[in-house]
Amino acid sequence: MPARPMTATRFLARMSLETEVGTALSDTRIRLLEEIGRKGSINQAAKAVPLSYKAAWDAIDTMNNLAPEPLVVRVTGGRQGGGTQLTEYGRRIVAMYRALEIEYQAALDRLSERLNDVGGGDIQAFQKLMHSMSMKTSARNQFAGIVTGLRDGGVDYEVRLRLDPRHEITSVITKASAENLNLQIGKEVFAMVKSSSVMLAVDKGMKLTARNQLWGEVVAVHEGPVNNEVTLQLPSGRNVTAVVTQDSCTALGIEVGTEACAFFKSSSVILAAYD
Amino acid sequence: MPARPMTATRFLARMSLETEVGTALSDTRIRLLEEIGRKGSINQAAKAVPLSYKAAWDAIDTMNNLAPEPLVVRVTGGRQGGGTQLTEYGRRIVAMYRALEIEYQAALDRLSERLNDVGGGDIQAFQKLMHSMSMKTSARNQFAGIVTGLRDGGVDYEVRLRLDPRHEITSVITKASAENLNLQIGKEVFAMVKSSSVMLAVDKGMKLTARNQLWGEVVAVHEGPVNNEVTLQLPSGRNVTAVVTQDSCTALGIEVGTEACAFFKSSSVILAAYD
DNA sequence: ACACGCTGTATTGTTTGCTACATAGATTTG
DNA sequence: CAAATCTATGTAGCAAACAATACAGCGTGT
Repeated sequence: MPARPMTATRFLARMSLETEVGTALSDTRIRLLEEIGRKGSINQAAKAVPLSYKAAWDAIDTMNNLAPEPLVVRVTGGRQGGGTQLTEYGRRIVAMYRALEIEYQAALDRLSERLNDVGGGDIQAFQKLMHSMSMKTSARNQFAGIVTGLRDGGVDYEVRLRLDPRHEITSVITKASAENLNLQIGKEVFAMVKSSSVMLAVDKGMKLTARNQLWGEVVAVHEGPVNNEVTLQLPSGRNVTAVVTQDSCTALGIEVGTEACAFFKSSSVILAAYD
Repeated sequence: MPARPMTATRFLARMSLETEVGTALSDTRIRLLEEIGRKGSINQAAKAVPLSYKAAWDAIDTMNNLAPEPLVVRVTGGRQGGGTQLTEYGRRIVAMYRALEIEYQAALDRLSERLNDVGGGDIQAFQKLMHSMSMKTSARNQFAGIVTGLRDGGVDYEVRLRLDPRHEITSVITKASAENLNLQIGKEVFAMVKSSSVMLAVDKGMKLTARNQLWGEVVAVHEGPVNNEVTLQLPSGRNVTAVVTQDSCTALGIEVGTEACAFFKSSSVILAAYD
């Protein structure tokens, strides 16, 4: 974790349009719509987002009911058992949302820029607070790495990252984010994983679909009422923290000294880069 | 529900500064800090926000731990049993957040203004969607009323609303919101209540602390696995929907035809106004 | 000495949003 | 007719966030 002088924190545009009661449009829902447009089925779109089919269907249904005209058309039965297509209207809404998002990010950028320019004493205190907060919260499961691969997957980018000669992880992020980060082969970035989305395994022979697997030795187990917090040390000295239920902890026989594998889906890897 | 021509929807500034993992500063937390500054105790501040003491304490604790220097100082014991005070640093952070919030709202206003100016076909479709969504989602437990009273309570405003000659409800909203809505005696506004925060009673003699009590007749009971959805019709013909547990439903003997009272806290009433 | 009103924890329950699983129904193609 | 593959729907269960409640400890004023 290099102690580089970090410049002003950038505000992230995590937009979501909310009504008085409940959320109407969020990034997840828009991504779901986009995937439907590409895949032609709720089922596959749900897998791509990722979401459970149920959640996806519910989201689609409420959106369809809320909107003045349907966003998607659904067909049951048929050659491939049916399918779902974006309507022209739906396509327009998605496009508008994305356009609005870009504008929103631009507005935020102007805002933070202004904050930097003015630079009074109080503002600096505020920035220092935000900075220290973001450092503290992201201090766990943060890996510095170098981009070694970049695959355009239509909407998503698959980013391959080398942490050290022995460890690589991959991250799948939206195209928009990728472009935003200005990713390039060789660029240094930070990868973060929430400890709750890290799973553990001990069986060396087991085949896992998860792309990211890091083997290490358990160096600490912090017991909670329901979940345990397990810290793994990788051969390189890096630490990985996972939060797993006590049950699976005992089932796997995890205790200090155990060899274990921390694995996580590439879609739960968050990337950050500082220019 | 008058079908008035509604002008462009304004984006609401619900700002919250989020780090990669978790929310650091949100409106609720800042309001908590403000209340602490005024009341001098976490306990009373929590009641004012409102929040449970636990939630408030947790929030304060994490903020204090995250920040480079404490935002509050806490004392146990003493004349009034102790207390909590904002530090100078904490006061500065609150002030900065509020200032930033104003800037943020301004940025959003510029954004929505631009959206209105450009006004291409797609943008109008988008606005129509958002409009219809906010209408549809707020269709339940929405009451049109006229402001009959307005009491400045320091940070909060207590708004008295007349629905019809026989029914009045009161709402407590933050000063900021009140000013945003440009409330005045005689102004027509909409009041909304989530059906999950509506409670039921049948005992006519019972004294309730809740300010808002609406008597009516049960016209529908929609049974769910755990909760029932009970719809009351007021004498004026208005409908109120409450979601209550099956247990309390049977305990109160609620079925179609029962006379019942729907009551809710004034802090769970949301107001909306269209200029 | 004692009461007061707060801090600091822990316990339990509720709500919300999701996942995972199960199953019925649709309809075209082979 | 059967197979394939999706939509459409329900149920169970989990995890996070929060509410409600209880209670021990504290120290100043009366």
